[in-house]
Amino acid sequence: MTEIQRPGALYQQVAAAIREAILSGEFEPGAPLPSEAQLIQRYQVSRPTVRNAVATLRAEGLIEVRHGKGSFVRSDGQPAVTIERRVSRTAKGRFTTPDGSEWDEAEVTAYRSRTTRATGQLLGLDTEEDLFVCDRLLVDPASGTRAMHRMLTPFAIAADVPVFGEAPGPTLTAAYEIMTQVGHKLWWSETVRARMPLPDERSTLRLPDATPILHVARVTHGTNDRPLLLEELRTGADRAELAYRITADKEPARRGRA
Amino acid sequence: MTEIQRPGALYQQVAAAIREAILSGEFEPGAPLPSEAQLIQRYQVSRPTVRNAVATLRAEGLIEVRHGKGSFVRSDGQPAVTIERRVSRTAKGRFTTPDGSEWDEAEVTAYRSRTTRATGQLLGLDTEEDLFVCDRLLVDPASGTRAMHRMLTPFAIAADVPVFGEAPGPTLTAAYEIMTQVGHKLWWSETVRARMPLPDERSTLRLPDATPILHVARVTHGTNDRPLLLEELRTGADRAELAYRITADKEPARRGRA
DNA sequence: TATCATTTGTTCGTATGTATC
DNA sequence: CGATACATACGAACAAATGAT
Repeated sequence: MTEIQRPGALYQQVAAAIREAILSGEFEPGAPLPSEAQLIQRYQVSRPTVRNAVATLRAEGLIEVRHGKGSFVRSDGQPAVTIERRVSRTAKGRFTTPDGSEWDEAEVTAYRSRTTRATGQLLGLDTEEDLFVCDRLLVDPASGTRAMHRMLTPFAIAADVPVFGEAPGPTLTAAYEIMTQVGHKLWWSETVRARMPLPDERSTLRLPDATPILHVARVTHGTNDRPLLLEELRTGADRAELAYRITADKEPARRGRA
Repeated sequence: MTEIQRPGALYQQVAAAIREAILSGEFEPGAPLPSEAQLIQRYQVSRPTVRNAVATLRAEGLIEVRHGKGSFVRSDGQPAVTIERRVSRTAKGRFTTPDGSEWDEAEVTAYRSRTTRATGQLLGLDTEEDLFVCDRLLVDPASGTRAMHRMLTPFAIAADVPVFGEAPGPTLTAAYEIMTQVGHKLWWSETVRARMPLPDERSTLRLPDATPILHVARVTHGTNDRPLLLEELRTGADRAELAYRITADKEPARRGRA
C-alpha cells in the first residue's frame, strides 16, 4: 500500500505513482502491471479512479492494455523501419528510393479526384482541379509494419505522358524515370507532420493506442520548379522513423512556402 | 434526437455519430459542440457514455474541451511554424539554419552528463561516456510555439576546441562555424520520430490534448564521417512542421544506420 | 463585488458483458 | 466450466471553471 498525497486529482496522483514506478524501472518493459483490483487495494481508491489513471498512462503511450489479460509496460524499442528519404540516381540513370527495407504492395487502387485546398497549394493549383490518384497499401515484410502511400498527378502533367492516364498509373520509380527521360531535372520538397490517426487509419495501419502517425508530403519538382506530382506517405510512428542526410551547400533561392 | 444502432459499444456509436457530423461539416472548426446535457438528450444515453464518447474524439485530436465552457471542434489549420531543415553556407562562410521563423531563447541551462544507449549509438560512442549538454527552450515570437533544443558534445570533441568546455558553450551557429574553421567538411544526418509527450514535455511545450511531439535528432559529421555533436529538437506537432528540400545526386556510399 | 446558472471534472457505487486462460 | 481481468453502462453527488446577472 503506497501513500498518495500530491497535487491535482486523485487519479492523477495514482497515474503519477505508477508512471514513476515504470520510469524508475520497478516495472520492466513488457512486464505486467498489477491488475485493477490490486491497484484498488494498493492505493485505496475506487475502480473508476484506477481506470482513469490507467487510461491516462495509456494515452501517454507508456502502457498497453489487453482485454482479459492485463496492462503491460510498453517497450520503447528502436523502430523496426528506417525510411531513408534520399532519392538517388544510379549509374544507369535510374532513380531508386532506398527505404532501408523494401515495401511490399498489398493493395493498389486508382481513381480520379480533385485537389483540395491543401493538395492544390502543394501542387501549385487551385482547388477542385482534376487529378489522378493512386493509393497503395505498403507492408514491410520483415517487421509487418504498414504504410499508406498516395500519389497524386495533375491532369496537366499526365497529358504530357500517356502512361499516367492509364490506371493504375506507373510505379513511383517508373514515374521518376519517365520524368527524367522527358527532360526534367528533378528535386523534391518534403514536409513532415505528425498527428493522431483517424479510426480508419488506425485499423488500416493496425496501430496500437496512443500511436501518432508520421505524415510525409513530398512534391516532385521538375524544370522551372514546376510541381509534377505529389506523394503522401502515412505510417505509424511507433515502429518507423525517417532518416535524412543533409549536406551544406550554397544558399538556395527562397522558393516560398515549402 | 438521432438514432444510434451500429457496430460496437454504445459510446463508440455516439463518438462515430459526432465524428461524422464534424467531418461532414455540420459542426464547423472552432464551433462549439452540444453540451454533455444536450448530448444525453440527443442520443438518450447516460452521462458516463457521453463522456466516454467525448474522450474518444478528444484522443483523436478532433475536438478540444475547455473546463466550464464546452467542447469545440479543432481547427485543422496550417502549422504556424515551418522548420526548414536545410543548412546553408553563406558567402562569408557562415552557417545558417533558416527556421522559417527565428526562435527566441527563453531559457538556457548547461551541464555535464553521459551518453545513454541511444545517444551513444548516434555519436558513435559507448554508453556512459562523458558529454557536455546544453538545453535551450526556444519560443517563436510570432506564434508562441515552443520547442526544446538540446546539444550534446562529447568530451573528446570539446577537447579540440576550448570554447565547448565553458558553460553554456557556443551557440549552434558558432559551433558550426568553429568546426569549419578547424577544417571539417560538415554534413548532417537526421532522424525524425513522433511520439506522445511525457507530462513534463506537455507542460513545458504547453501542448493541448492528443498532440504528438516531433522529435528530430541531428548528428553533425565532420571529416572522415566522424560524429562531432548531436542535437535534439522536440516540438509539438500541432503547430509545427518540418520541411526538407532534396536534390537527386550520385549514389552515396552507404554509411551504416543513419 | 458577490451570486448564480451552466458546463465540464472528479469520485464514489453497482451491475453486467466479454476476453483470456 | 470456472476464475480472473478488462470493458461497458447506469446512477448519483460534489468540485471547479466560466460567464452573466
